[in-house]
Amino acid sequence: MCRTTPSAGRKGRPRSAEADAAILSATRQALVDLGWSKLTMGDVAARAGVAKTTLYRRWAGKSELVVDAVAVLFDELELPPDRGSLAADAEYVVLQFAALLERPEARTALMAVVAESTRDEALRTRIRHAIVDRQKRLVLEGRRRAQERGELPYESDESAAARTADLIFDVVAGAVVHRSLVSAEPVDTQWARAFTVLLLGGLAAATGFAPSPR
Amino acid sequence: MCRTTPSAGRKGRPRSAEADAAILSATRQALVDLGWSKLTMGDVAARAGVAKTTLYRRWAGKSELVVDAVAVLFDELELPPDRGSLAADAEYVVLQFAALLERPEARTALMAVVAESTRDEALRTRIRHAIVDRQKRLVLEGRRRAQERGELPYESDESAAARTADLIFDVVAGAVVHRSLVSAEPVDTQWARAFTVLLLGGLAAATGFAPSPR
Amino acid sequence: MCRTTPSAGRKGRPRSAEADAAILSATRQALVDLGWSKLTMGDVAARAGVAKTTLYRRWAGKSELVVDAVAVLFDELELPPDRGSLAADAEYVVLQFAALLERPEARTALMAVVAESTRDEALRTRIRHAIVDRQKRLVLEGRRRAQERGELPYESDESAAARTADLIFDVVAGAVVHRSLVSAEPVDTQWARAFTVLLLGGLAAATGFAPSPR
Amino acid sequence: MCRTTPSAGRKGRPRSAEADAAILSATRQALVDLGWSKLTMGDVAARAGVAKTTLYRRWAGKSELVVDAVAVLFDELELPPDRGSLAADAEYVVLQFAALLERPEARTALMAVVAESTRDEALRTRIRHAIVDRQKRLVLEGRRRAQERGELPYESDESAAARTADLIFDVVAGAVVHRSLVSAEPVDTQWARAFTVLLLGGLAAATGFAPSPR
DNA sequence: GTTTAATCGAGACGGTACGTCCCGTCTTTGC
DNA sequence: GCAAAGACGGGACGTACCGTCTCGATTAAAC
Repeated sequence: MCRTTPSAGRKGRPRSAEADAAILSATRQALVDLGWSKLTMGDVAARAGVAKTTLYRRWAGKSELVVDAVAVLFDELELPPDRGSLAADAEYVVLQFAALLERPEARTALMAVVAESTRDEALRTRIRHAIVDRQKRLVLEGRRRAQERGELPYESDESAAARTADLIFDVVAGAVVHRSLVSAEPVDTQWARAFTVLLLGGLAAATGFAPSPR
Repeated sequence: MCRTTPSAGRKGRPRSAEADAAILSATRQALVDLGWSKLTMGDVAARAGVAKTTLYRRWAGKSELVVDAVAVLFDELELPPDRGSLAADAEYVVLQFAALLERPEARTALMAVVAESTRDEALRTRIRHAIVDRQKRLVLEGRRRAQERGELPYESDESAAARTADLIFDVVAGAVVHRSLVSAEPVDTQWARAFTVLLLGGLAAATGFAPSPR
Repeated sequence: MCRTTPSAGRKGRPRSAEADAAILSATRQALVDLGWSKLTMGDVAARAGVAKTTLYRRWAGKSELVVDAVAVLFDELELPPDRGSLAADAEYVVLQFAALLERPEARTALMAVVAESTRDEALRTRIRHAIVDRQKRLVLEGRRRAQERGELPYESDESAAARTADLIFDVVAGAVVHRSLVSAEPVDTQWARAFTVLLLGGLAAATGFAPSPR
Repeated sequence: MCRTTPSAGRKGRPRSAEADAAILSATRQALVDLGWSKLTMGDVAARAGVAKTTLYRRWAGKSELVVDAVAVLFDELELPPDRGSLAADAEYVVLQFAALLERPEARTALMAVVAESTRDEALRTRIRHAIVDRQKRLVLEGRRRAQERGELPYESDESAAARTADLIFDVVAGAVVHRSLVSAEPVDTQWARAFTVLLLGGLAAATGFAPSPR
């Protein structure tokens, strides 16, 4: 999480663990109060009751700090014990993800760090490890359940299966993010249901027609 | 486009149309060279050979300026004369949109202004009018063609049809943006084809299985 | 008064004489309201109901404009019909001059244009002609009256007489200005009387002692 | 000298004393090169090799900075060991003061800050403490010497003596400043002698006549 | 129980960009 | 051809943060 591992050097005063927690918490609160672009390192330090140097000793800059601060929010996403069908699981995940994107700290931070990462390879990697990759478990777990239920086949080609999982992930996450942040329309139950129908059944199902797919 | 309409009052020296064009062009070039976060109003003014006050007379800030500067890029997206099938049209649009997102000025600007807009209602409206809404024509035109070909039904419920179009738009745009910018993976022909199959046929088609949708 | 003589060119619309008066009046009011350093050309133009170009067509800049605007104030200084003695005349002039320096427009403008003139030969000349030289008449007239009364001798050496008049002028004006603006102490009747005693009788009179001047 | 006393709180990095000296020196040089009205805070900072914020941390603005920068020049004024008579002492001080006013940094700064102070009580106080009051010692010391020599009486009324000293100060300083800056004529030995004669002996001595002061 | 060294807070430092104000000029339309 | 209006290129303003650098004062492991 931190810039340099404090356990590397063994002598001297160890870094305060409380400070870390206070900083990340202060960062989230500052995101709520100010939004990404008005958030400043100095303000976070003041909120956390910490000197600016203490921040910079742990994080290289605002982007890295914010990625770590919001990453834990995404870890709260979970599949519920059992919803009975792939459609129900998908709908549940969509609504849960949408609820997360309603939180102002996630809302303002997510797009901002992604934008920042378009010109910063290290940041891109950090986002991927801290946020993106960890949510793919939802797709994998959903597929596993659907396969157990017999809703989806067990695929023999593992790399093809991985590609499909990535595709599903981009479609689901992308659609929800786009609806919520770009189109700025609510992701409510009605939309989630329509999206799930489209996802599972394609345009055929979404329009009540039987096209002849290629 | 501008902060205040100069045509409102007809007295005094009129605003320079050349300056407008120079500023927008300079903004795009600065986005390529510096990226969103390093782009400054002063730098854009200098590149455009224009005083900072001339910028601020027209745009309230960096976000508004950048939205207008990149909006024209999105207007270049077009459906080709004829591709024969809905699948082919969709694939074409996906690849064309992906190509746009490969352009550094669009790549760095799009997410940044969306992030900014999460706390700025006026900016949200501006983005919607200048960028988002204008691309929905691709979905509508694609549907019209598919309907003419008999691939999609003519829907009687207009509001339902509009909702479906919005859904398709969010899914397509969201998936491509997420793949390209968040997952940071290439949107190549292979991916575009897989996505199109999923979009038209649903998970059933994507996994080669026949699920029983709800 | 003006930058270029408007009578030089005979064709086209003649310059408005009302504008001149309005501008000078607006300048004085702006000096009262804002002081020298906050006074701007644009503000004066707006107060006068005149375009900025109209100002610049007549005056080269703020300094020149202000010199002309305050010059008329100094022309109001006059010796009264008769006060009976040189001492009384001197005291009267001192108090009258002090009253002028109490007016905020004169107070803030006088030192400012003098300061500006230290690096501007043309402005120095303008100040001398418009303000300084014209007040020397008070010294000359005072001397003439004193000579008629027999209080002062008729000097035969005219250049020496002129030098003495200049000296008196610098001493009187300088003392009052310094007391009022630099020391920032009031020039009241008591001070004016003490100053007059010193001026006429020297330190001997001022301290009630008989020194032995060189 | 500074805006806030850094010695108040003893925590944090102390202010650089070198920066203070560099800034004041740079200010004097900028006054010589540019004059008061063209001197800018940014230019002074650049000359001093210092950030603009470092200036503003110490001085509220240009006026305060310049007062401190030129104050030291006035401290160089001194009475010489012994000149034998009050007249000689006075003449010496007049010439020394005139020499100071020949220095372009003093010339351009003095009137400017006085002009500024007409609408700024705090600045007026600052000028009085940093410049004006400290030069009154010359008058007091000159009187003390003259009293020792028997040229002037020891006055019993202390407040009257103080008033007289203030009067002398305003007359001497005012006359020299007015001659040098307003009349823009040289303060040479001849003028200094004529002024001293007037000061010590009054108009009687200056015109070679015996008036009958009131 | 000292050393010893990395930590902590505070805040000054050299910088960069901000968005505003004013400068003095130029380019319109209208009298 | 002058006037009002207002846009123009330009420069300085004073502020806000940046990320770094001293400071003196802890603080805990190593000796």
